[in-house]
Amino acid sequence: MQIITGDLLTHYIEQYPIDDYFSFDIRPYMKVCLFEKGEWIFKEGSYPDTMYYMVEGKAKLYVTHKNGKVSLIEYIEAPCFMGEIELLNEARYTKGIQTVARTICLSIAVHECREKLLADAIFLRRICVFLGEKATAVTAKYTQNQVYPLENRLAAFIQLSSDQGIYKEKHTEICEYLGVSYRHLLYVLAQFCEENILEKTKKGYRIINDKRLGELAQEIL
Amino acid sequence: MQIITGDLLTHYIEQYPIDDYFSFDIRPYMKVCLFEKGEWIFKEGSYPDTMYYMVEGKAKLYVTHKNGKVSLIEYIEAPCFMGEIELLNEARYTKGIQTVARTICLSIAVHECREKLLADAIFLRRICVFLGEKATAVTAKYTQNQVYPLENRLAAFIQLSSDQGIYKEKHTEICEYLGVSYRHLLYVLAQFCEENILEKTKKGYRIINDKRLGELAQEIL
DNA sequence: TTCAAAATATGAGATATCTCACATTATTCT
DNA sequence: AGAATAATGTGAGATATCTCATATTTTGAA
Repeated sequence: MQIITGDLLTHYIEQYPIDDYFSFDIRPYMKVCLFEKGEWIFKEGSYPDTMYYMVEGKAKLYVTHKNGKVSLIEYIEAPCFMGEIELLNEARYTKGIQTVARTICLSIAVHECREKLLADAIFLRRICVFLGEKATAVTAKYTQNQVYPLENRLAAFIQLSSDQGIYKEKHTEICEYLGVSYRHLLYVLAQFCEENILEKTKKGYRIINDKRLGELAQEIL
Repeated sequence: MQIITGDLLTHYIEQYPIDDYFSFDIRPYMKVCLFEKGEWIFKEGSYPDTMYYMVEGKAKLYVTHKNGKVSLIEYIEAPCFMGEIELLNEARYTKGIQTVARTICLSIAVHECREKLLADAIFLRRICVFLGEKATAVTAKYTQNQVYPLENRLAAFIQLSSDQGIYKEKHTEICEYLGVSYRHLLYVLAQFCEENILEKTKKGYRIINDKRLGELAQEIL
C-alpha cells in the first residue's frame, strides 16, 4: 500500500469529492491510498483502525472456514465503504479484502474522528443505506445459491459478466464466488458448450445462444 | 393484528422504554401492536409504511423464489427492528415476516416522522449496528451452508436449539432454515439415531452423545 | 367430534456436486 | 531464458442432496 501525496493527491480529492458524505470537514482525517493488484486491504482476522472509501478499482471479500475452504462473499466495487462495520463495533475481527485490480481509496483514520462520525447523521444515513443494500444483496445471492443449481446461476453470471458476447473470467475465482468446486464449474461450462450455448475460443467462451442462456438465467430473476 | 390501548399500552411502554433509541420524543408516533402466532407482519412483496421494534416474541423472515421454493432467511427475535430498510430506501419491496409466537411490537408510523428519524444520529447509529450485525450473521450462516454438509450444520443447530437435552423443532420449518429438503433432514436425523447420537422419543429427539454432537458441530466453529 | 389440513415418515431412483489424482498449459519472477 | 507458480483441463468414483410417490399420524378448526 502506498500513500499518495502531491499533485496526485489533490487530483483524487478533487475528482472524488466526498464532502457531501459528512457534515464536517473530513479532509484533515483523510489520506489517499493506492493498492496494487492482489494486495490485501484487510488481512482476515485483523482489527483494522482505518475505514476506506474506494473510489477506483475492485476487490474481493473473503472468509476462510475452519475446514480450510474459502468463500468469496462478494465483489466490492467502487464507490463503496470498507471497514465500516469495524468502525461501529469497536475492535471487531474482520474478513479479508483483496484487490483484483489497482485500487484507489480514500482512507479515514477512525481513531481520530470516531466520535464525530458516530454523531454525524449525514454520514450514518449513508452507511445505513449502504449496509442495507449489502445485506439485501448478500442474502439474495446466497438464498439463490441454495435454491438453484449451478446451471442457472452460472447462466445468470455469464450474462452479467460477459463483455461483447465473450465470457472470460478466472475459473479459480468464479468457482469460489459461485460456491462450487472448480471441477463442477468446468463440467457445467462443458455442458453449455455441448448444448451449443457457448463456444470455447482462445479469447474465452463466446456466447452463441444468448436466448437459451437467458432462459436458464431467467429462472432466477 | 391488534392495536393495544389502555392499561396494557402503558404497561408495554413502561416495560420496554425505547427513548434512548431516539433523540426526540417518539411516543407521539408510536403505537403498540400485538400479532397472533402465524400472522404476517409484512406480506412478501408489499411496500410497508410502518417500522416495528419487536419487544416480545419471535418471527421468521422469508423469501419466495421464482421456482416456488422458499428460503427461511433467519429467525428474528426480540429485541429488534423490522422494516428499517424500507424506511431508508423509500418504497422498497419487502420480504415476508411471519410470527412464530404471539408477538408484541412497538410500531412507528414512518410517513409521519421519516425526516426526523433520518436526521437522528442516535437512532441511525443503532440501525447501523443492527444492520451490520444482521449482515454478518446472514453471511456467516450462508457461507457455512455452502461449505459444510448438513451433518455438521444440523449438529450445531441441535446444540443451539435443544432444551434440557431434547431437540424438538418442526422439521418442516428447520429444513427451510437449513436450506435442505425435508427428506434429507430426516435422513440425517435418522443417521444420528443410527450412530447413537440421538434417540427418538415421544417428546422429541433426546441427545445421548453430546460429545460426538459437539465434535460434529465444532468443525464449523 | 369429526374432518381437513399440516406434519411426520419412508422407499426408490435420480442428479448435482465433491474429492482426488494427474497432465497440460499460462504467467510471473529472477 | 528458465524455473517456479498459478491456472486450466479431464477421468473416475464417491456422496450429499433432491424429487416424487405414498402412507400414517397429529393438529386445528367447524
